[in-house]
Amino acid sequence: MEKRATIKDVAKMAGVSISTASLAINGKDGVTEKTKKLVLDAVEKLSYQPDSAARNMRASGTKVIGLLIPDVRNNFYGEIIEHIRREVESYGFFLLLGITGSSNNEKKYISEFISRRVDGIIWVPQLTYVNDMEHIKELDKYHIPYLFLAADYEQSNAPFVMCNLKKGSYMMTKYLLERDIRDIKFLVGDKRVDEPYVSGYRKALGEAGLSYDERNVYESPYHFEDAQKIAIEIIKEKPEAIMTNSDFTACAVLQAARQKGLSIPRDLSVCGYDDVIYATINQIPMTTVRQPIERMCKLVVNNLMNQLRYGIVPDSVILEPSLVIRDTVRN
Amino acid sequence: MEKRATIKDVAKMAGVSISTASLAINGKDGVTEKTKKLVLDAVEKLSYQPDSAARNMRASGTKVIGLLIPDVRNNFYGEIIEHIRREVESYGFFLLLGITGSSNNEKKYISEFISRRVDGIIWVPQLTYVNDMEHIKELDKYHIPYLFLAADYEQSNAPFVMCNLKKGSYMMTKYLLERDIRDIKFLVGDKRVDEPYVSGYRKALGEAGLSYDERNVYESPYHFEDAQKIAIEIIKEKPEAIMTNSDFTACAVLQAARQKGLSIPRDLSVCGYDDVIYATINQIPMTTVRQPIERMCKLVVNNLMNQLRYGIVPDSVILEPSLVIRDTVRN
DNA sequence: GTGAAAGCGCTAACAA
DNA sequence: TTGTTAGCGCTTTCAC
Repeated sequence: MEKRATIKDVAKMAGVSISTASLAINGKDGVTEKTKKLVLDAVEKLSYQPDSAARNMRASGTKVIGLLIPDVRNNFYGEIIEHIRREVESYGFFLLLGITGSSNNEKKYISEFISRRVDGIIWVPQLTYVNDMEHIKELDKYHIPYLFLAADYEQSNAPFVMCNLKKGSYMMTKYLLERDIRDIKFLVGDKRVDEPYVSGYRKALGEAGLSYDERNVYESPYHFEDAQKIAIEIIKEKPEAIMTNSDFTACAVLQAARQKGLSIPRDLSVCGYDDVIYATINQIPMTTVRQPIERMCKLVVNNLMNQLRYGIVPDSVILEPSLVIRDTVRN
Repeated sequence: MEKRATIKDVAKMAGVSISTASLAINGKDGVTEKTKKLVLDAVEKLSYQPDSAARNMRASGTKVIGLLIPDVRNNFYGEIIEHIRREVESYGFFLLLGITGSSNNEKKYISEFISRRVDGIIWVPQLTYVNDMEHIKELDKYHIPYLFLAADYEQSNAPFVMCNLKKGSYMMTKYLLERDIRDIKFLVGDKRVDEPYVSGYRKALGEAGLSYDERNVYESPYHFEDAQKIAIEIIKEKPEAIMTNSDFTACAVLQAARQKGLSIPRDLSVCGYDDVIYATINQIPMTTVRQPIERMCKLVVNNLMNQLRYGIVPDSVILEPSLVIRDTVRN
């Protein structure tokens, strides 16, 4: 297994000095076409690929953006990754992924990112209640530009780009009320973390002159089967509608409803949130709230790039959600 | 924005030489407890994080594994990523992701991986028919250990870990036949690429004394709406069952069936493939073929690590699929 | 036990 | 236009 070729080897084969080889390889001028060709031929022959680590040691930045994301298996995050990747690459940057997982790996990946000298970080926080936020302070020390996406940790002052979560559930609740659906249960992940969703629901109820009852808000951990069990409990109460704050959870509700022999939307209305693939591919296409994921992603990357290039500290942005009417709500 | 601390700064603050600082930081012996503490305190105070690029320049390897994967938004790949990540990290390696996308980005990411000096590559090929396979030769030149996962390119001799795809559809077809379901259509992505699936189907039909008719095999590009349109066409033929080679496609079939007012599984049996989340969360839990994704992932990583550590060239492995019986096939 | 110095692969400032 | 040289941050001999 011979050693990989270095610029030295290329220079030697081309019969030029290392710096001339470097110039030719990087397409800078000040090199004759002839020598340039000589060098590039050698590159070809030796299958030379520059060592980006060595290159970055001298350069100003690494042209790498780190993305902290909770879980690749969740389609909401999958879409984010894809959009961020495209956008970041359009700026000539490379995307480094830190999948923080359900446990608190955020700290670990932040260190990893710093070690790898990323130029900036986009941070999609975990939607669980975390109190150990030491790593935010850590990160702040390094003066690496970073933004939150889709959610934020209030312990940090970093700018964020997210959707108006409260408004989404407000709109959905209102939509149900307009259809004379009044007995609405709400299934969220965690009442503290998901307070914005709940407050939108509460607001719409209040405006309709209905009283808010905390017992109508249910919590379920992020596992399909758990969500389903709770859905079955809720169904026993015979509500007219069950709202959720994720399409995934809504799928669990729909399956539970089928198990109990309910016809959707005749016997029960169900609403998702996010408008990801789960809402689209379910056997009954799902009425849900759309977060403008693509726009959100373009914005964070743009903002981050502006900060990197011109030092402009980005503003936080709150984008508007919209309702997507499909077939799981009674008309 | 002050500069990031280097080992030099740490050494200076601790009042020791750079090399001593290095030893202390890396926990090597030959340093007094006292000086060690001095150094680590300085590390703490300066928020020092070693530059992994600089470190890797001297070291033997980068401890990075590159994973080439077609699409993060597809849950099948999402699961692979998660399992590979865990496994790779358990060996103390870092996972670098190359999302090759629907277009042919594989080449680009291979160059990227080589530039970043990954120690090994796990390659999940795109399931489209590609004939430009120059980059395989490219990759071979660098003598970087690599394996295919979940599928392989026949143009390469690299070892692979995959599931017996033919057997999966053979088992599924047989299962249907045993239930006296004989008029079975098969919806795949691409007949050439998906030939293994088709051949399993063909084999089961043959063994049952039924003739294979190519017109019963349909193709659909990888888009939900396209798949749905084709499903509607197939449904017009009033088959007893529609098999697919992905749970995602099966979802499209199920939705089309609902649109056409068919009751599942009474009027039509539908089968998925892969047993990913789509099969589980659909309103009607789906009968499907399971690929042992987790085992596959553990195996590739193990094999790759054995090659890196002991130079053992891995064997190719073909794992057994299994049937998962749920509710979309008539009993 | 500790420090000085070489060198990993590359770029850039300067000299020729 | 090309070559020489310094140095990026780190690890690792090899002296002391």
